Amino acid sequence: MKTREKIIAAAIELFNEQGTKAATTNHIAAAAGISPGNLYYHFRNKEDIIRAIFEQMDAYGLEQYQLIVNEVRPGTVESMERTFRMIQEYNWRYRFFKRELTALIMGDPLLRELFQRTHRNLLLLVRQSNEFAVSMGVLKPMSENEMALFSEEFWLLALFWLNYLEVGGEEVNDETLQRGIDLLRNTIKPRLTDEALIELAKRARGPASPG
Amino acid sequence: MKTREKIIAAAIELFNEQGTKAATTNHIAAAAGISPGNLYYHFRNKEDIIRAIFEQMDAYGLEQYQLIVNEVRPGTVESMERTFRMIQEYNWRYRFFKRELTALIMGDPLLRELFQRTHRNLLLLVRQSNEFAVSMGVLKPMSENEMALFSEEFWLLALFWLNYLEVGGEEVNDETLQRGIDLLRNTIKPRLTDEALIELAKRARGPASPG
DNA sequence: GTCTATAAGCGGATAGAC
DNA sequence: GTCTATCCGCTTATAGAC
Repeated sequence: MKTREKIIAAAIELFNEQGTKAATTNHIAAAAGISPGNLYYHFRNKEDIIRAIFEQMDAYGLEQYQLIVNEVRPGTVESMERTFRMIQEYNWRYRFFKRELTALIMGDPLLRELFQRTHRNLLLLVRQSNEFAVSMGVLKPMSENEMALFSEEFWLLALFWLNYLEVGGEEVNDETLQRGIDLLRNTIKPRLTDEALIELAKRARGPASPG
Repeated sequence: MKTREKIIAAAIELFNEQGTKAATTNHIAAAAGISPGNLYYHFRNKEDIIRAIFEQMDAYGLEQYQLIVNEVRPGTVESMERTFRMIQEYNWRYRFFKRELTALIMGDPLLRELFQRTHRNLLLLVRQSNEFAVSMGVLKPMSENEMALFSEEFWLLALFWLNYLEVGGEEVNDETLQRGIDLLRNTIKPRLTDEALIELAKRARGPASPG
């Protein structure tokens, strides 16, 4: 592992545990097993580290999304649930970032630009995915406006479910994650077509046979 | 205005503008028009100030909620929308708090206790309000589980709509606030009884006549 | 690339006069 | 209650040797 990567890995861990304020560059250097001076050879300052982490996040998220697209048929309920679950895992992995998001992007215009670009793209992706689900006969047709609101709701729930658990003092585990999915399902349900509902019921009884 | 109140007012403003990290006790004292030493006469430290702000928030929120209960009939769609709008106004007034919530309660166990108690109570309030709406024939009856999920969803949307706007780089104004309400409505709609839908349509045409 | 040493500055917090 | 003065400790960041 290269020094630069060691720094990033140590920083992610410390930021997640203590927040970006408490985790000083000295702490990060110590955790990475290098000297403070060396850290400054690789990064100009803390913000620079955070930006590097964001770039890693971004790439990781895209990669994970591709995995889903390759594995399950897009536009299905299963694909929506897998996406939701993936986003939670992603948010957990970089949980300091979402926790401190507003503060971070308030203090670093460059980071803000990067983040919001990704944010917009992902909302668009969610929406296209939903539109595809309509065309597949999984979701009932809806107006332009309804589609926009529904997509935004899905995206908001996915973004903040982890935060919601955290601020409520609930542990993040399989059970609470599943509740997020149940909540999502509860929202989607009235919008599913009859065929999709039947398919869903089948899947609930036992893992579906392929095809 | 008493010095203690001046400090709190200045702190809220600076925290909202710059975050709790950038706003040092020295800055707060300067903004309040007093000396740093004097600030420490009234508060033991920064955390102490934040806790005092939280207590003010709590009282303010309860007061605002009472106003709604007194003005509009509980268990109606209008009451839900008013509540949502109130929460947004509240979240905006103390926006630093929600922005940095997880970080703040991670660093101050006492504050965590205070916050989570309120958090739980409010979720309960939302749920009771929804149950009342069912008993009033506004919401369709639903299972225990569905009621829990639906209430949690309402509460999550109310909690995070402002954050959602902020991280997306959207201004907080009447239009974006209204979108939050539209989103909420979109979620509630399939759960409304036929009578409630008729009532809603009436209200949309013109402000309803009383009774 | 990596280290040690250290400068420079800031924020938190207290003492003591008024 | 309020001020001024000040101290301590820590963090960031750099310089210069290896």
